[in-house]
Amino acid sequence: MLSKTCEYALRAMIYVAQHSKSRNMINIKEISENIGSPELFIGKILQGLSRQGFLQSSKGRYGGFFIDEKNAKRSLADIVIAIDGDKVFKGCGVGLNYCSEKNPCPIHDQYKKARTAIYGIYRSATLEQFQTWEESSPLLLKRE
Amino acid sequence: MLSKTCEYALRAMIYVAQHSKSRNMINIKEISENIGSPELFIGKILQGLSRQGFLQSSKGRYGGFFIDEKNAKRSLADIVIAIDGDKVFKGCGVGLNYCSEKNPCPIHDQYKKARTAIYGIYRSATLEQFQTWEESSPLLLKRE
DNA sequence: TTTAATTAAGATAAATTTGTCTTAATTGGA
DNA sequence: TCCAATTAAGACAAATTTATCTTAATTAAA
Repeated sequence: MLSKTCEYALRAMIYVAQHSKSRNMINIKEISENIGSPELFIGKILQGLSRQGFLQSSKGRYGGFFIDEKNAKRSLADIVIAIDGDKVFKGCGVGLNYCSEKNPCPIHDQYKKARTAIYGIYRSATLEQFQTWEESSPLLLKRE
Repeated sequence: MLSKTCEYALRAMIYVAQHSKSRNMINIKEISENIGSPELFIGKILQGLSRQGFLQSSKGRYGGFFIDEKNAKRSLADIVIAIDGDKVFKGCGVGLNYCSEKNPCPIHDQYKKARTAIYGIYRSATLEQFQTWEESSPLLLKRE
């Protein structure tokens, strides 16, 4: 489905959003411990997203990552597309490049409908939403 | 979504099913040319599926692969699971291992519904179906 | 029976994804 | 001002997926 990198990214972004409300920068050690990822790897991933404007970062003592109110309005779909591209939301069910309305594969119509539903779920899930959601279920994002 | 290997497998199985009606064994050269895959790679993939009983194979002159009526009743979902496992049909939308009814991730309910719909599409698409479908649109499976 | 055509199988290689290391740059506080 | 803590960046390494090579076994036909 999503790449591992993308799953890490989603969980990290949710974690950072959840903790950007009242506090200062969140560092990669804390993030990686809470989402169950390699520390330096999630650093790399967030650096990339930061370059693309998905979150703030600052170096030095008490540095780390932060998501402001504006960025918290972004959806999970934006993050998925930034990392994995839109193939997961647009691709064909049997992997055909040319598959389209004009030239549909055998499961095109049904598949497109389901795929669009998936896209809708990620599009309507904003980081903001998770900020309130967190209050009832802390420590959710660790993988196991 | 699906691995490349799995996409090749689906297209190859559909192709072989379509051509197993009236003719003899179909060889990997023909298959790879028609689905747009590396010849030896699709050989490997079909060998694996053949070991698992998804299709017949025979060596030697005029050898190749063949899908009989019984195997043609299998669904695309069976093939996907044989190759990629069921993660694509069962996995969590943000990649959490523990995610479940009791311990749902934030998008669990909606995501599960959409994922189940996808599963249904692959489950209800049998190889058999493609045999008649092919008559109207030949040469469909080549990737581009 | 010999030969050509084919899959089987295991080893190898290439490409991609995932993860780590090292050094540099930056920041805040003592 | 100096130090400790942090991200930035690029090189490197490991793991996984995708693809190829080589040899063997099998089969049908000439």
